[in-house]
Amino acid sequence: MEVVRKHAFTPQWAAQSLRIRRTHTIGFAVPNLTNGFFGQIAMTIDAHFRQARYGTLICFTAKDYRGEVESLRSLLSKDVDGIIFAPSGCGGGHFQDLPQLAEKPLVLIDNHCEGLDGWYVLHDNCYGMKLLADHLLERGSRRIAFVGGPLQESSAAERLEGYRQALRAHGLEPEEAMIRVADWDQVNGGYQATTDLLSQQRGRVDAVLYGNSQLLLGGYKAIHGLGLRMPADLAVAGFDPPYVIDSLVPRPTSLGKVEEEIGLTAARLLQELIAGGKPASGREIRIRSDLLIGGSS
Amino acid sequence: MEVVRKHAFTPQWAAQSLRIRRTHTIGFAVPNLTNGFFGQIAMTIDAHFRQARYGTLICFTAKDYRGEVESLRSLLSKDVDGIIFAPSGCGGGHFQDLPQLAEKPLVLIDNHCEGLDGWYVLHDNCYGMKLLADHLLERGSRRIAFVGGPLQESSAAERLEGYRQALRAHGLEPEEAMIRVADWDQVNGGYQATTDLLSQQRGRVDAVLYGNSQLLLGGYKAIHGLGLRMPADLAVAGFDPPYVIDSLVPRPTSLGKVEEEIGLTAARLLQELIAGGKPASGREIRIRSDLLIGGSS
DNA sequence: TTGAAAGCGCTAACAT
DNA sequence: ATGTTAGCGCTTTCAA
Repeated sequence: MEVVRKHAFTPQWAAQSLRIRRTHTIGFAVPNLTNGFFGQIAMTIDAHFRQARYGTLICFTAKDYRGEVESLRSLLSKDVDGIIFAPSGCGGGHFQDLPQLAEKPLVLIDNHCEGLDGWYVLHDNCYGMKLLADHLLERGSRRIAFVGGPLQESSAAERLEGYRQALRAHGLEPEEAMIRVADWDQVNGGYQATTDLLSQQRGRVDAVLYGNSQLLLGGYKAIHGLGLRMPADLAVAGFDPPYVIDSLVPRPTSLGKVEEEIGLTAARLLQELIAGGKPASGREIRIRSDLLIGGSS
Repeated sequence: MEVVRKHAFTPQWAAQSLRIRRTHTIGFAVPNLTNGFFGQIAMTIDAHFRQARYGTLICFTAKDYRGEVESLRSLLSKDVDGIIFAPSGCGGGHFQDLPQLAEKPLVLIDNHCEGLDGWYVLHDNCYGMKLLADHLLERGSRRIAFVGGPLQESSAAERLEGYRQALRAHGLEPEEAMIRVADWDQVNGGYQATTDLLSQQRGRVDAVLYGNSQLLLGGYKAIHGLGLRMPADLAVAGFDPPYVIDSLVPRPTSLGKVEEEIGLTAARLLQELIAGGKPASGREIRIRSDLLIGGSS
């Protein structure tokens, strides 16, 4: 033991893995790290697993089903002990090509994935969007438009559903003409959708709800461009808080951050699965966040 | 071979690593992934190494020297074949505790690291800041203030140096009172520094140069809050482009993106080092980007 | 309590 | 061209 300490001996990891049949590595498959959302989650996951001397192998899915299968295959080929996967709702049923996946501890986050069973950690999208819509309704908005993400992503579909439920609960019938679907990974999607919406429905809109922070940022640009004032001419709220929330004028109303909670919950769940435990929670855990009212509404 | 294909056989990675003494894994040690900058770099690196069937082990350094040493130790203990490390300029000389590091292919990015020799891929900070300062000077600004990051980060120090050189080249002597150093990882640093600067130097400042995009975002908030108009009252430019550049009003003047180029250059360099080659480039590669003039100046 | 040995799955060197 | 075997560094079992 003295000699061990003296020479700073560390077990060789490949040999150890081979013997104990554990690589002490988890895989994190994620569509992108450009906007900080998954980055924060990655940091939380890594921080959690580091304590258990696990490494985090990161892998980008390129946001198409081919890329997702390829990423998972790549993680499996590296014999990770478990996987956290953020699917992008693009086509399901193609995961049967990965028979090893069925036996691997698997936690999915952010979106549902058709034909892939595992444990889920998801935002409570419907609840959150209802919170936002209720807030707009309570402040007096009646003609609320919605700009959301592509409906094949379950998170986008659930957010739209929350919007619809909130309107109906207030005796309003959601109108298709007030709903826009856009590419919610880029600011430009929100810009286009907002410009389009406000030109078609000129004067008929008194508030806009955005499905995520990218869309809201695009919306801000469009609204500023049209010379409209928030919240006087138009009340605005978005689902998740932009990381630049502090420098936007006016500060947008949104929900609170959930990255840490999603990351930590997923990491703990995966660790329990790897240890062979039976998690007490259901197969699906929903994370809720509360309303942060800003100057935009 | 038919049987191999039929059963979709994949060599077991731990056994293979043990035998060939290569893990086919590289490590990426990075201070954070919250703002997309390192996220983009990570994606580029992973995309490059994926072709060579290498996995990317990611590791967060927590931005203090203790955390950095700990992260590198953790990567070394996993026997990665090479490391890409983004140091944060916090204290040097503590890396002697890691004797294995000396023999490991190592590429450093973004900042210099005292007492750690490896190959560097860095932004040409001095050149870039000169480009920005020259632009402001040419448009007629004479009282240009500078809000930058902590000087222990070489990138921050070099940017400040570029600012000074540009002023001197135009016959102006940089004044200490016009220079602020702030925590450039958070928007609030730029907000505080700008507020402070503009209240102390009221009327004496006609332009502000920001050391990075976080600082610039904070500056925007402060400038909007004071009711100043860009560029009429104050011309503004920042070093790197905020990822929300498209939704800021006015669009900020900044340099172009370098994430892909830094990531790809570092990845190629590391791959060559791992292969045992002698890179043709020098020990230090500088990436330049050009000026993107926006409405803020 | 301490020591010896088998074997995890693979690759490379060697023998046929 | 094909088949056989030693051994990578570790853990675990079994023996002294």
